[in-house]
Amino acid sequence: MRLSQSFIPTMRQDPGEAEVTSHRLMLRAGMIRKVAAGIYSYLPLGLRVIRKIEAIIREEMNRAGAQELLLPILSPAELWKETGRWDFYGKELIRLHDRHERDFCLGPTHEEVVTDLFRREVSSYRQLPLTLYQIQTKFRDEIRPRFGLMRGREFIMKDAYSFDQDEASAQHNYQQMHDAYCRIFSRTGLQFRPVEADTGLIGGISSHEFMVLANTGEELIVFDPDSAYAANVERAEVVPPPTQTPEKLNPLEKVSTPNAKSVEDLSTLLKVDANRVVKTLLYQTGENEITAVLIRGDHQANEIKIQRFLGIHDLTLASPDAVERITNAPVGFVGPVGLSPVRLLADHAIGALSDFIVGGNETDVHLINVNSPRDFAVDDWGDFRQAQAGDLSPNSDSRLQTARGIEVGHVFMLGTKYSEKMGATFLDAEGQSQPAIMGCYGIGVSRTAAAAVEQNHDEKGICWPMPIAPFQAQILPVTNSDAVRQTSEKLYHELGKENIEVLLDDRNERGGVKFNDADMIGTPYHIIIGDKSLANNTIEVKDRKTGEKIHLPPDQVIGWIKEAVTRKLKIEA
RNA sequence: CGGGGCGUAGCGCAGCCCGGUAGCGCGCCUGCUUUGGGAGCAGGAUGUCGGAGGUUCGAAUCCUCUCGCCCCGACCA
Repeated sequence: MRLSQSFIPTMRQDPGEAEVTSHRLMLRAGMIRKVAAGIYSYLPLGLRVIRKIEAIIREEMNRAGAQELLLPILSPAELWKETGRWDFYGKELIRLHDRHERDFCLGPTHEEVVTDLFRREVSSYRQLPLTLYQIQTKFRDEIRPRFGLMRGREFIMKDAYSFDQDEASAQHNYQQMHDAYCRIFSRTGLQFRPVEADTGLIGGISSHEFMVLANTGEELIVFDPDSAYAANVERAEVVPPPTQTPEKLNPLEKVSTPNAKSVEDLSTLLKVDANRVVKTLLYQTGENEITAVLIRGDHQANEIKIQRFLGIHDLTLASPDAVERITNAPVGFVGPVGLSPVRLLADHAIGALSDFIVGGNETDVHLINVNSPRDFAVDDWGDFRQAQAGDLSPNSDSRLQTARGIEVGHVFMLGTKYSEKMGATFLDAEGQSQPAIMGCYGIGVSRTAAAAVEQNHDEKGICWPMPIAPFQAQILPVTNSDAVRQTSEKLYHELGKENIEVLLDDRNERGGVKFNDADMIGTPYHIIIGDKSLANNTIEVKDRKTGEKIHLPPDQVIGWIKEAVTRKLKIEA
């Protein structure tokens, strides 16, 4: 393609609206433009990247035995009411109604629609297993859309759904999808890691997330450097420490701790490590129900674990008013001793502590040398905290490390959650009606493009991995003599004939402008043609990522590029 | 939804405190020169100052309301 005739509006300056790398660079490279918060147009260059990612996904999904279809974006409320998600999905579901006042929503995911299709069309175990997928625009009215394509309200997703007749077959299918995902992300040239994950709103039994490792990632994962174990922190189990019962306990004491409201204040004031302090968090767990959770001072509460333990979906910290009502003290002085009317949960880590420090349920007072069960009774013990770096791995004797990641894919083992609610059954070999065992599998296509930029860029712009680069090579005539123009045109046509995706910068711009735009756009190979090198009968080829430049005789350029592109497509595959 | 910030030319911004001609840089258009890392000179076009209401002789500027956007926290591909 000729740059002079292309719609690739690059920007010289950083746009004010973008802070995050991928967002900034995709805007500057002329790949996307914002229409509204979390809603973007894909310009020709951006769309080429999306299409390449989609092509890799299609190949691998087809290879794994999945069949592509296309479900409607608009779906009727009735289906969502059947599974209860019309209410449960909340404000994230974009709702609208037609001229007859019938309720519809814009699909945020398609379990309902695909399960409805299944129950109408599939009736025998002979038709199983069945895996269907689509690549389509999805809508989620995110609480806070941000970072350009990273978290949009409208985004492109590949979603797949599997239906199996028994557990073993479903597990096999799940594993097949898991493996297909590994191949897909490897082929896109990304560094990623599958991790154990929570099932969230989709629900189900087990799940893995595919994380592209990047410092700007929104997710925190823990991993064991010496085994395959890796998990989202919100999911990662914490190995309970051995409980210790010291020989002698010190007597409980009240101490004055004016204004020491945080663990940090307290540990500074009393000159103790935060791990000797125990915080008592009060959560609103029902309309008139408060639950207290004890967490060690240097640990973070994991609200997802607490929710799962309590079997509730909604968990918020109790309001300051509620705290005062229960403890007669402001936030910051809550403690388990004498905290009668609420249910008390404690993280396992508390069991290994003795003579620790807690709030005194009295303004500016804490208690020291507190011990359980001597001084208070715990209703339930459990794993209620966030895993963190330095925790023991559940798989080996190693200590866990943390890394940031961008969630680009998620596979779920759903079980019969949807098939039972919607009556998606089949007749087994004995003629018995059985609910299909389902799995669902998503890939954020547009997010994957953004993640690729996060992982492949430098101060000058994007450095696309070959398999998803919008173009494979870019010709830069940097001076404007006839010889340069003719050589450029000739190369452009010949590379085209060899099926190399090549962009010719035939604009009447100075060399500097072309260099900068090419670096910004991130085409893997730049073919630089100027009078200087032509005089030596050479053409310069620059590797965008490494910055390496080689000088080739003009007649060797085509062969060299062809070989290099093929090799990079293969290596990164 | 809570907290912070911002809406002025296509983009990046100044002007606002202290009311009185709407400005700068880049880009865009024309011409000439230039052409290996964001060219020079000359000429030119471009704005309902986010919107509504109010105060005032007069509002980008002051007041009220509203809409939108970005960033930080609770959701997710």
